[in-house]
Amino acid sequence: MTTIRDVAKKAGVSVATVSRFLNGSGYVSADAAKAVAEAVEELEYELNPVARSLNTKRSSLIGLILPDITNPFFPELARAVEDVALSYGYTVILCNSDEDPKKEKNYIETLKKKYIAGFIVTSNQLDAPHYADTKLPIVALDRAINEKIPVVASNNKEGAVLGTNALLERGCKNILFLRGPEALNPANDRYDGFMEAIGKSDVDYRIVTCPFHYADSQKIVERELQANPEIDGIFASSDVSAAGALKAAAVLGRNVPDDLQIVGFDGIAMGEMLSPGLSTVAQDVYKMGAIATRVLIKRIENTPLEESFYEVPVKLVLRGTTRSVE
Amino acid sequence: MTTIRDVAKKAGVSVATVSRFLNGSGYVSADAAKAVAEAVEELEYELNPVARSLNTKRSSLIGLILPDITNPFFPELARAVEDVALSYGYTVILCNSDEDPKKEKNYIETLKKKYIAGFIVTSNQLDAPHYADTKLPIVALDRAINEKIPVVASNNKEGAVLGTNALLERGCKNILFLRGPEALNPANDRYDGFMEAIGKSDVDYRIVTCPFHYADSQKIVERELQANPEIDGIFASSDVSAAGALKAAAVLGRNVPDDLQIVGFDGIAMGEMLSPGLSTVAQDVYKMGAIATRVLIKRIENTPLEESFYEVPVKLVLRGTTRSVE
DNA sequence: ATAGTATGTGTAACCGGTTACACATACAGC
DNA sequence: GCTGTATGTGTAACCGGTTACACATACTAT
Repeated sequence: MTTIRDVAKKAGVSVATVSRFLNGSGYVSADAAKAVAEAVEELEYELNPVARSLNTKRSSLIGLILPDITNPFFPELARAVEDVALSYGYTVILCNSDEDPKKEKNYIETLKKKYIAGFIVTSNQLDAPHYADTKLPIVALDRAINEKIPVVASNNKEGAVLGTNALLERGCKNILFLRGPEALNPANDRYDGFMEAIGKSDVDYRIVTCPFHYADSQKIVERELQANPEIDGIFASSDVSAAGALKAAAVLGRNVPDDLQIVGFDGIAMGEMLSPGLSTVAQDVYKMGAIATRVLIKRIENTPLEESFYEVPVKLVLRGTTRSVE
Repeated sequence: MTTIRDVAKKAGVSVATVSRFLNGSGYVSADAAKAVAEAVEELEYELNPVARSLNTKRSSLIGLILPDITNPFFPELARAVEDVALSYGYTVILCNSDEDPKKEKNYIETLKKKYIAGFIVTSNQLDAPHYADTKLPIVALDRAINEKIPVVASNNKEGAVLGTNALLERGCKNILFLRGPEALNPANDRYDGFMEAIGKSDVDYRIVTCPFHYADSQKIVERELQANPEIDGIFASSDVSAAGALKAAAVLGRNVPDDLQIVGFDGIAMGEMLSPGLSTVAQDVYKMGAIATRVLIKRIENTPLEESFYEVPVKLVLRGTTRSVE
């Protein structure tokens, strides 16, 4: 393996000059730069990142902490993070936390020892001390931590208004809102949006809390639809719940979208594959991941940040679970 | 930060003894071991993995190279790899290759510089020189490389026999087989299985090549169903294609499973959420990932391997796109 | 002429581990 | 007693970079 000393010898300069040239730091004369560049070229020298890390206590690793990559929301996010990270020369370490503070803490400790450059985090434990105390750059996704940590999130409230209005405009008179877990910020924002939009109308509605889980959602919606047959619209706080609702409707023989219209939230790929295709408030998950990564890299590289809150717009995607508006 | 020298001083021994104790290498007397253990405890010493890597040219990083984490097959795989890696003290680096040999090569080069311990790879480029030449431990998933590289794969052929027989037993008389891309080993194994099973029957069949892509599959199946209305069973080489087929059936008003039965292949989570639920030949993706990771770690740690080919059984999962057998 | 600043370079210590090698001791077998 | 082997330990070089600091020169301002 070629080392910086080999390059220095070949170029007839000292290792310090080579290092300065390589890092663009300090003074290097044009002559020296040329000699070093040639030596690097000829010897096909490549810098050893491990040796560099040992000194600088920095690396080009980024930790991506998320609850579970298996959750359909996250693969696209991970993809975006990885794409952007790669383009800036960073490498992504995947960490499934299961929302377990112990696992999160453990990852942070382990990766700190590897001199990780920063973290992108999706978690509800974000106020936990292991984040607050970390000196490392962190960017939060979807859920706010504290003022010092930048956040990238969808415009959940506006999205919920959009979704609710879509049902109202299409003639729904009795809407069931599947509210997400109250521990989740985005779920609460969606709830706020629903309340705002429904408050401006005069239609009846019901609210039921419902985990982001397919089978549970199906069960809950079956129960609700049987107990309240007058329901003619469902707005779900997640596509997975909406898929459960759609299944419940199918099981009960309710005709979607003629008797019952459904709108989900998230915009996961699966929505397209359902029959009928799921109308939904789509988040631009890729964009969220991409922005979060760019923001993180700016923090890592000490580029000043313009903002500390990045809101990504959502988009109403209408498919088969809603009628066309008259 | 506490270093090995601090520990040595506190324990009244040399750094060499501490290092030997920490690594369980060489001779360390009971007295010395006790003193070092106590010093480590008191100082809360933690070994610096970067410094270690620089010497040993090894790390506890594992590279997971896959085409695209967004493809529904891979998140569960990644999850399994991560879980097992974590339990053995390894960290997973996520690499989306898009099946692009350049990207793959680039990842391998980059990660080699970081002294990565080994790779788990899903790729069709596996015979490419950047794999063959790599001295590092590699385990291939789903697709064979060369004899030196262990492979973990589903029993695709048997799975296809299982899936085909499921349709035959349920009275299908005219089966459409959606064959996967011919460049893919697993797709070809599934084709072989289909041919074997169908050959033992006397029913009619058609074969059409079909990418693992939802919308394309839908289009192809719509065309086929219109041209060949006698088709009463579809066996798809992937669940995504099966989902497209199901959509096509819905669009054409074909009743599933009464007029038309569908069986997919893969067992991705989405299958459950479709209406009717998708019958499929499910791969145990988690298990594949877990085995691959254990095999890789054995190779990394030079534990001898019993085998070089690990076949994971598949399972027929019957849901709503097939009838109950009379 | 003189001080002060910008430019340019090299030496050597340092990051925090691992390990080759030298050396010491204990005990076995002959 | 002597040789050989197993056990135990420390010194110092090494992994491959970064960087503080000392030193040298050129140029500007006074």
